[in-house]
Amino acid sequence: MASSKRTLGKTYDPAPIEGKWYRCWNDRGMFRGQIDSKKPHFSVVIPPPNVTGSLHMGHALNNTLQDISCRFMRMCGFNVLWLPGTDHAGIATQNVVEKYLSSQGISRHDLGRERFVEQIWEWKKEYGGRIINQLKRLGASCDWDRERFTMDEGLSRAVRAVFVRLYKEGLIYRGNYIVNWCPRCLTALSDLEVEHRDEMGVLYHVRYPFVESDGHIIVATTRPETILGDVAVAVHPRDEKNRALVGRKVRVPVAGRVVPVIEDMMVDPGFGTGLVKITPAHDPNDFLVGQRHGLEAIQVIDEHGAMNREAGPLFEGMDRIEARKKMLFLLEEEGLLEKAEDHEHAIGHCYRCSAVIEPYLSEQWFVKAAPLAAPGIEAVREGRIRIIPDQWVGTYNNWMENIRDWCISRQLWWGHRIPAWTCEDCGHVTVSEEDPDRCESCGSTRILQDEDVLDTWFSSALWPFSTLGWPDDTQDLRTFYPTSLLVTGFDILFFWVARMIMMGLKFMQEEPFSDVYIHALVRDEQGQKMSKSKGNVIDPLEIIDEFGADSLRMTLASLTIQGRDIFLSPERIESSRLFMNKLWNASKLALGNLEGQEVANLPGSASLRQHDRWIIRRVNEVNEQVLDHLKGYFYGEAARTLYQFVWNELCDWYLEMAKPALRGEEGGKRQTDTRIVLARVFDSTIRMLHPFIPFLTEELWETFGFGKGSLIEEQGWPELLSPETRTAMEVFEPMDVFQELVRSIRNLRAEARLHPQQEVPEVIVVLSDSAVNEVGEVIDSNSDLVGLLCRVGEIRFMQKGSPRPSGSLMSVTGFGEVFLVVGHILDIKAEMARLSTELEKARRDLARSEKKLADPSFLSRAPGEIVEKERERLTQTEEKIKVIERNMESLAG
RNA sequence: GGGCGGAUAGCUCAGCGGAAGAGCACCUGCCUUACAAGCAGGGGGUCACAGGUUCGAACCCUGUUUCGCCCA
Repeated sequence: MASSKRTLGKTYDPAPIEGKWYRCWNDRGMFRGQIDSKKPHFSVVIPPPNVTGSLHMGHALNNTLQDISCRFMRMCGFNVLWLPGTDHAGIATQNVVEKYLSSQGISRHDLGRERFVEQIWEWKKEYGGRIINQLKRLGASCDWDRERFTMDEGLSRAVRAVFVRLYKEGLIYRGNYIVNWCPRCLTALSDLEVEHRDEMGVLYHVRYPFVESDGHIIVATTRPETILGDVAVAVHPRDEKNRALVGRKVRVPVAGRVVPVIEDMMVDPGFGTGLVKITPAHDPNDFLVGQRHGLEAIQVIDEHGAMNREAGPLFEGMDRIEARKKMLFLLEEEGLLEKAEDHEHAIGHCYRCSAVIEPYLSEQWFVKAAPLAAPGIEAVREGRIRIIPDQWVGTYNNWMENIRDWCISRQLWWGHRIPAWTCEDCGHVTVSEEDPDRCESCGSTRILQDEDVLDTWFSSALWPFSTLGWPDDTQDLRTFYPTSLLVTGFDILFFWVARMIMMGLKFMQEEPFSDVYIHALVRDEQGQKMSKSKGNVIDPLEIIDEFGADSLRMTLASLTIQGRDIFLSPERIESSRLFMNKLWNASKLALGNLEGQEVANLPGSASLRQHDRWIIRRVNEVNEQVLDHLKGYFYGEAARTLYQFVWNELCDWYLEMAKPALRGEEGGKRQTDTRIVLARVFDSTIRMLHPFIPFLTEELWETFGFGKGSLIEEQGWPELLSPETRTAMEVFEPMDVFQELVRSIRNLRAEARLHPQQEVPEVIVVLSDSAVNEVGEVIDSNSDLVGLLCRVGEIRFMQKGSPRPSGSLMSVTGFGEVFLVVGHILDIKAEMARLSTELEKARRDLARSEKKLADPSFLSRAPGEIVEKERERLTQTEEKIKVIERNMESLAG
């Protein structure tokens, strides 16, 4: 391999490279976490995507960032484990398979529970690996030997162990409560799974007649169909206007039920008339009022969202929407509808299917959350868990401090079935890790397991330790728990992160991770959330096919700014692709000139030219910056630093300046020395880019032969220069003078409309008084390169005060005057106009400096160095003005 | 109702106390043996508004307007 001629194709084509290297890394065991390593560990658990899912931009961002950190830490000498897996996504998966079955005319009830669950497992085997393969396309360096699924045998044992212990400690209980019910999915949901959206509704003012006398009160409601379940009307105890009504009896319209007027703190006296109907079975607040006052909860809507028998013969069997219309019709008919007004209010929707959520009274299982949350709040406050960026700490605290009990039972078939068995004889509930064969209380064998399964997030909450083997005491667990970093989106801060913290602290007595990096949402270029219905989705796999995974990764990394959403557009990805191509071509140039030069010790500084020392210093500075950025999770800064270095410094300046030496025009020694510098620069640059764009860098690295057959991550992160070398590579005002000279000449050429190919015989430099000796030396010793970059024949110095070179354009720089001798083609009028514009600007600058320096409080209060800087500026501007004026005079004369 | 974040070039965003930056877009000139997927040059901004702190504010503070999220 090393002996064959190393070349790169004409253009960069990602497709063949990416597959090849991914297999190679995996086969070489690069991704494997070691259990007997002496290196410090760095472990990350993947936020498990839904097994039904396919890779979207959110995943792409999430996993790109994790991969950058993992590859970076591997290169820094850590024993890295990035543990992958998927979650069983109860509702989503069940919906998918149900939909598939119904396309064949089968319902899950036709199959029965056992057969249906088997079907899902079949489906999972067939399609469940899709997202895993997509992660591989992205380049994710996960330890695939350790891939887990939330319904694996081991993880299921963890779920049971946790459930049983929480139950025994009284932290899990079962009870009849109002829960969020999805009438489409036919299951309870937790508070978090309800999406509130403000919608325009109608507030109906309804008359409730007094029973003992004439007259009526007016009650406002947005849900007239629930009137059928009313058991009271309530007022606020301090509502002076309505208090007198307490104790009166009113008749519930249509239902005819006689109910009392009660008082309760819950009532908002400012809402409607200050009188609120109480329907304990169909409203969470009313449920609490009902409990406080010992009211009956009359259920009139069933689990399908239809009116039941209790609603009466007029309504029974009717959908709740139909029932509302019917109710309004009847109210109108009886003259009980006072008025109806438009009213905006929040409506809960199922986060899975968007159906309107129904508050529903039913028996469910709950986790008592407050005792678990308290240590979680502590852990963050004490800094044992760091949330990055810290703007999320407030959100986290706020939620944790006001946490409500977590409804964990779901009326689904797919998931971890609740390990609770009720005895048909004595009614005792046996909760056990092993399936019991008899009631633990009376010994009866007539026991029935609870039909419900657990919320998927219940098992996800255990992910950082259940995936490592808990409840067994495993090597993995001892080596990799607590994990080091969790990377996730803020949308699951409560769903997942907070709950992992609670469970980790409870069952491992140690926080599950020390750093949580919260990244943004990926939106489209208008800032809209990407969604299929809006049609603004950018599919990461299409992007990978078209531009390559590296381009996508580089784009996402560069656009990542802590605390800000990412607006992604095809143009941004295009510009990353151009960067890949730029790097490819720069490498092609280097490769063509290295002649097999390996990475070697740098030559002594004496044999290096200014630009050589400069680029070596710059690589080192970039290295320091990228290290800082990556350690602080500033992914965007790190990526942008590298991008700009490669394009604007390495390519735009250094490579151009190195060409003559590489061609041998500066002699054999210079050629060799330059090759050594070039090899070093490309070696370091490619390594630093590797976490961001692993495929391309590995390909280049191999082609260069820097690793002699080893992989980049085996070689590690490039070392920083020793202090001695750094001193030796010192350069005078790093390239500033040189670059300013080149830019000023190029600018003058453009002003004079010279053809790029046309050589200018002469440039004359007049150094200003303030210019130190080094300036002259830098220009003198680099005049060949100035000539090369600006197509100039010769650079001459002239004493200050010499007559203006005839036929020349002039530019004032920080170090003096630059004359471009263009001879007869000089357009005097245009040159005069240009100079006078510059003069005006200089005079404005002068005025500003003078004003500042005339201010006594500036002189006395501002730091000395600032004042000094301003004085220098003033002197320079004065000199500049003189120079321009003198030139204009000589031009005119 | 409570909280968080944003408002800087036409667009997307950096900068967060010492003279306004990048990428894309735009204009001009170039196929210069790494790259036209490129190179060189250029135009373009009362840093949302109003106050305040400061010698000095895009940056710190207080309001206002406005957009977007989260929670109730």
